[in-house]
Amino acid sequence: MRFLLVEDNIELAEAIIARLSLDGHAVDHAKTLAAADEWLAVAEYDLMLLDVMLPDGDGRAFLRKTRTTERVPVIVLTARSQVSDRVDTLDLGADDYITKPFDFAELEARCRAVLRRRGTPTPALIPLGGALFDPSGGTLSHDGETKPLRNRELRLLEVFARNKGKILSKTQLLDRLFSQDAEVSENAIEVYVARLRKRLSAAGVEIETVRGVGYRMTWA
Amino acid sequence: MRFLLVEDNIELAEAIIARLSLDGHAVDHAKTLAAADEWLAVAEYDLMLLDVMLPDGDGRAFLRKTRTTERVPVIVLTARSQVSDRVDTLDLGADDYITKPFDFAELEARCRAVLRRRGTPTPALIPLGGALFDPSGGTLSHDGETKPLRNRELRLLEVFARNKGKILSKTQLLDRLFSQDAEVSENAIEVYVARLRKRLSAAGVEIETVRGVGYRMTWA
DNA sequence: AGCCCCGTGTCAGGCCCGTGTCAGCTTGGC
DNA sequence: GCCAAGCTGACACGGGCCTGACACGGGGCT
Repeated sequence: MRFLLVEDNIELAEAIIARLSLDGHAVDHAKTLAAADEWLAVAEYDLMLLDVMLPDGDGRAFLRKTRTTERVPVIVLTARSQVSDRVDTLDLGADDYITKPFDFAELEARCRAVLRRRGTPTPALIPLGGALFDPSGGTLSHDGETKPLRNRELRLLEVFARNKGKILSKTQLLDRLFSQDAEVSENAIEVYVARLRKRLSAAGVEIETVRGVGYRMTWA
Repeated sequence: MRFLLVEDNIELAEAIIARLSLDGHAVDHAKTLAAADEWLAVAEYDLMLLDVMLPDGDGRAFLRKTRTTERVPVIVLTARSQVSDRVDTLDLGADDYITKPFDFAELEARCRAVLRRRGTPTPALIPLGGALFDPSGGTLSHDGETKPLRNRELRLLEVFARNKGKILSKTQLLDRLFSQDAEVSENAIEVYVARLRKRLSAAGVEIETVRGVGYRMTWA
């Protein structure tokens, strides 16, 4: 999944990025609201993490504004001192909030929760041909065997599972799996598609390539 | 998608065209505002890339003018020195702007973003006679069978589907499928129409040829 | 620390499929 | 019947895609 982190504290930001990257997410980082605007203009995000105290303005106003044009889920990061009860934050359009300092595990959990709620309603287990895909557990079960997926394979499969039968271009897939400033070639996508195919073939799930356009996942 | 690039720097223009063509877009190139006017009168574009510094005038005035008559999404290309923040540019009616020199990947991303925001939301499924055409999936289903289409066939069918019952000349079709300077004979269109016909015949969809004029798609 | 191992992204080489052209044929208009 | 316009099977080319091998780096274990 692709995240936008809006946070001016460099240290905290880097820690968050490191942690979320471990989960295979792509994170872009904006230090100001202006920068956040730029990012939002260019890419599509699955989730935004927004600090409310920023050098160039109040995050709340920004939140209200973007809510009119974008439909990105938002988790607000607030300091404990800033009074902000749940109702207050949610009224502005946030999906959840978390008070600093927070535990990274908690942040991850809230991210997962919001994604589950706001994304295309995804059941915990997705039937894929003869197999069962568990996105939160990162496993694929088939014939009683449960095999773990690797990080990138997991994210890639999530994207495909969410877009049954749709053609996804390599560029789109790159956008979903990698952050903007990660200079990764499209060949990486080809490689990961190949690796995923090996795992899916037994289950009757296929990732067709549409030459010059992209890939499409289908199953019986 | 069909783009109009308004840019007097030949080298830059050619580089942009080369890059966007790789994404399967058709790009027409105008070196002056006058030329741009002519292109706009003749063809319909999905997106315009407009340099603001041109030999025969200021792009901003041009932008304001065209905005009254056209509804093409516009991305403005500016030199870094020319001050222009987002608000400024958006006030003129642009959908986005990018400062030169820019990264091609960024240009592509912005194009995609603008198209996503402004583009006509393609209906998920288009009924075509006894068949169902899924543009985003690139398939045609009929009698429970779902058959994939190839790149060019897909684009051609999209054009026909968007222009139900209209007669499309071979020149128009060439324009939609190929960029201007791609030297492709009209015979190519004949060939692709033939290939499409084979796939559509079972569904009762027909592409009539109107001798000396063009083609028209009809169905029961 | 040192070691190993696993996950990751790149690269080069080769395959093969989509693509556009051509030539010869058919069709339609006058 | 003649010519132009359109149809179509066959073909060659080029580049998009695949894949095995590799180098790199970070984590975890001893």
